[in-house]
Amino acid sequence: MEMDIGKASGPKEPNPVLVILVGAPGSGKSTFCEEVMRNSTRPWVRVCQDTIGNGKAGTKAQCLGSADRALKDGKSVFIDRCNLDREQRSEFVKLGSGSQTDVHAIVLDLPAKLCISRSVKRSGHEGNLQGGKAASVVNTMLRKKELPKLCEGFNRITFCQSENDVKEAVNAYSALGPLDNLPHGCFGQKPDTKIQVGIMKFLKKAEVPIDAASLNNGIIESTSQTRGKIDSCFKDKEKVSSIPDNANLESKEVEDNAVGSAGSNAIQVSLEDSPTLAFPSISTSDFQFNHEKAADIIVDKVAEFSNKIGNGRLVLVDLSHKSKILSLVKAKAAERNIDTQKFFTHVGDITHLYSTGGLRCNVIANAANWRLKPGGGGVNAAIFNAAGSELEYATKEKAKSLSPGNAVVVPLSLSSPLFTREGVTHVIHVLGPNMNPQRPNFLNNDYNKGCKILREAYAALFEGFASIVRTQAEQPRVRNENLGKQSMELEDQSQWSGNHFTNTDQKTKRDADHRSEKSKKYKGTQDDFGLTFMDSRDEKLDSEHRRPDGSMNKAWGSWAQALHQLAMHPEKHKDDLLEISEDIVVLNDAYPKAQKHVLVLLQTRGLDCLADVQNEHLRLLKKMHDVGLKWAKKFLHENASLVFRLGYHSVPSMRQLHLHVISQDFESKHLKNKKHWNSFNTAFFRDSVDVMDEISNHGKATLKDDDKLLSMELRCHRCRSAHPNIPRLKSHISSCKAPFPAYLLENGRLVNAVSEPQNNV
DNA sequence: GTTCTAGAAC
DNA sequence: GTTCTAGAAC
Repeated sequence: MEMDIGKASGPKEPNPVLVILVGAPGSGKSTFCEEVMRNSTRPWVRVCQDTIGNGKAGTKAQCLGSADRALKDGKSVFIDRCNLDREQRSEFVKLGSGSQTDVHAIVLDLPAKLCISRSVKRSGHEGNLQGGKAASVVNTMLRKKELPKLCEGFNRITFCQSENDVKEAVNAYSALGPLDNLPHGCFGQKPDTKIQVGIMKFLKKAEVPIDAASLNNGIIESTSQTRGKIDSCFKDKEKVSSIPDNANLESKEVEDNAVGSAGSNAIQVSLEDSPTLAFPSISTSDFQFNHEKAADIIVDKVAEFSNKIGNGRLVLVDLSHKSKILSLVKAKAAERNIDTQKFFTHVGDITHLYSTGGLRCNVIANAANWRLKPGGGGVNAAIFNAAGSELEYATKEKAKSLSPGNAVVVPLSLSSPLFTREGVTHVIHVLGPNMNPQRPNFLNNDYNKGCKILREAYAALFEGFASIVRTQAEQPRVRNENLGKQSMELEDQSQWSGNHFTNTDQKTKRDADHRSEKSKKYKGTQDDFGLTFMDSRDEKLDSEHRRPDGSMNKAWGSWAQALHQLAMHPEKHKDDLLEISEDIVVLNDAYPKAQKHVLVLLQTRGLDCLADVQNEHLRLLKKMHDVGLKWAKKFLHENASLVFRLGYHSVPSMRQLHLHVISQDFESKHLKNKKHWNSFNTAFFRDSVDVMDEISNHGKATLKDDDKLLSMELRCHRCRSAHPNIPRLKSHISSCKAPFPAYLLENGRLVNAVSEPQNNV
C-alpha cells in the first residue's frame, strides 16, 4: 500500500522543529506543550528550565545541552521557559541554525490579568510562583518583554493573543506529522492601539483614543481575518487600502510613542523595517548549477556584502521546505557565524512574501533570462506575472538584455500589484551561469567559468541592493536640504523607510501619472545604480527630443503649452498680443508680477527654454533682447520712474523660449509666493545680456536651475534685507529706496530712464 | 503657470 | 483666531 511506503520512508528524513515558547508565567506554555505532545505523531522533547535539574530548577546551559541532544536525535523540541527577551532566546535560536531544523516561536501573549490569576491559582506547578508575588513577577516580566521577530532567526512566529488563538496553534502543531512543515512567516498578530494611532495619524484623523493597550511590535499579522480589517479600515478613509505596509507607514510614530513604555520594542520595530532583499538561488534550478558550489558562493557573497548594505537584510527564498539549496546555505551560514539578523532563509513564494508570510521585502531579485522577457517558468514567470505588465515596460526602459553575471535594477511602478500588495519597490533582474545544455550560454560544465560568473551575478545583485539602500538612506537628508529634483524621482520609485511612505502615498496617483515624464526629465543625470547594463534604451529615443549635450528635454504639462500654442498660431490670438514680427511676438504676461511685465516670445519651433539655445541662435537672442529693450523704453517713456530688467528663467514653467521684461517695482497682486519672488530675484533669473555673452563665448547658457534658489529666504532686491514672508517683503519693497546692488548696475542689466535719456524721443 | 486649501506659524 | 505657506490638483 502507498501509505505503508510513505511511512517506511518517513523516518529516514526526520524533520525536527525547534519551538521556542514565549510567554509570561501563567501564559500556558507548559499546557501548550503537553497538549501538543499528547496528540502529536512526531517525537517531541520538552525542555523546561524549571524541572531540568532532576525535577528542580536548572540552568540555561542545561537546557541548551538537552535541546541540542534532542535535535541531533531527530526529535522536535519545545523550549518551555519564558524567553521574553531577545537575548534569552538568541542562544536557543542558534541551536537550529546549523541544520535543516526550522526554528519557530509561539508567543503566548495573553492578557496579564489572566496570567496572574493562573499563576496565583496553581499550587503544584514547577515554576512555583504563588500568592501575591505572582502579580509583581508577571507585571515586571511583561514590562520587559520583547516580542520575537523573524530577523532573530525564526522561520515562523505564531502570535496567540486569546485562548482561541492558543487552541488553533495547539491544533496546528498537534497535526504536524514527522514529515510535515508549517509555512514560514509571522502569523496571528493583530494590530494594536499604537499601530492604529499611526494609521490614524497617517490618515490625518486626529481623534484617536490613545490608550495604553499592550504593546506589540511592528508586524501586522497576515491572516486573512485581520488583513481584511486593516484593509477595510483604509478603504473607509482613503484610497490607500491596497498598501499593506501600514505599520511601516508610521514606524517613526510607533517608535516615538513607544519611548518610555517600552523602548526596546521601538528598536525592534525599526529592525523589522530594514530594507530587505529577497532573492532566489541563482542558477541552481533550471540552469542546473551544482548546489554545493552555489551554496558556498552565496554564503561567501553574503558575508562579503553584509557590511556594505547598511541596515539592509538579505533573505534567500525558496518555495519548498525540502529545498536542498536552502538547507545547504543555512548550514554554511551558521558555520560561518553570519549574523542571522542580516541574512536568513525563508520558505515561501517570493511574490507573496508579505501577504502570506508577513515578511517585508522592499526588493526582490528575479532569476531572469537573458532577453529579460516574461514567461519561461519558475521565479521569472512568477515575478513578471505578479508585477503586472508594468514590470515588462519598466524593464525595457532599463535594458534590452542581460548577459550572465550581470544584474539590472528596475524600480516598480506604484500601481504594480507587487508594490501595492507586497510593498516591493524594486525588482533586480539577475542572470547567472547556465549548466543546462537546453538553455542559452551553456557552459558545458566549466565550473571555473561558472563559479566566476555566479560570483559576479551575486555581486551585481547585492551591489544593486546596496545602491538602493544607500539611496534610501540619503533620501531624508536630500529632502531636508531641499536639493529637490533628483530626490523626487527617487522618491516615487523607492518608498521604503518608514515615514517616507506617508508623503508618497498621498501623491501616488499623481506621481504615477507623471512618472514617464519624470523619468525622461531626469534621464541624463540619474544614477543607474552603477551596474552593468547591456543595452540602454537611450539609442531608441527620438533624437529630436535630445539636447546637444545628450540630456533629455523636459516634459511639459498641458498648462505649460499656452505660450507654445500662441507662438505657433499668433494670428489666432491677435487680441492678446502687443506686437507680431517675423520671429517674435510680444504680449503682456497674463499674471504680471510687476507694474509692467511683458514677454518677448520667440516663434521658432524647437526652442523651448534656455537649455535648448545654442550658438546658432545668438541672432534670435539679440533680436529678442532688442525687442524687449524697445518695449522697456516705451514704458519708460510713459513712466520714467520705472526700472526694467530683461532676462530668462533658468527653468521656465511655460514652453517656448520667452524673455521677461519686467519692471523692478514688483508691485502686483499676482506676486504671491516665494517662488514668484525668487524666480526674478535670484540667480535663477538669467539676465539677457549675460545669456548672450555666454552663448557667444561658450555656445551655451549657464543655467542656475537648483530648486534651492526658488525656496531661498526672501531678500529685498535693493538693500538685500531679509524678510519673513511675502506680505512683509512686499511691504518693504514698496518703500525701499536703496540703490540697486552694484552687480545689477553693471553691464546694462538694468534699464532705466537715466541710462537712455535722449534716445527715445 | 494658477487655484485651492490644510495645516503650520503666529 | 488669523495669516501665510506649501503641496495637490489642474
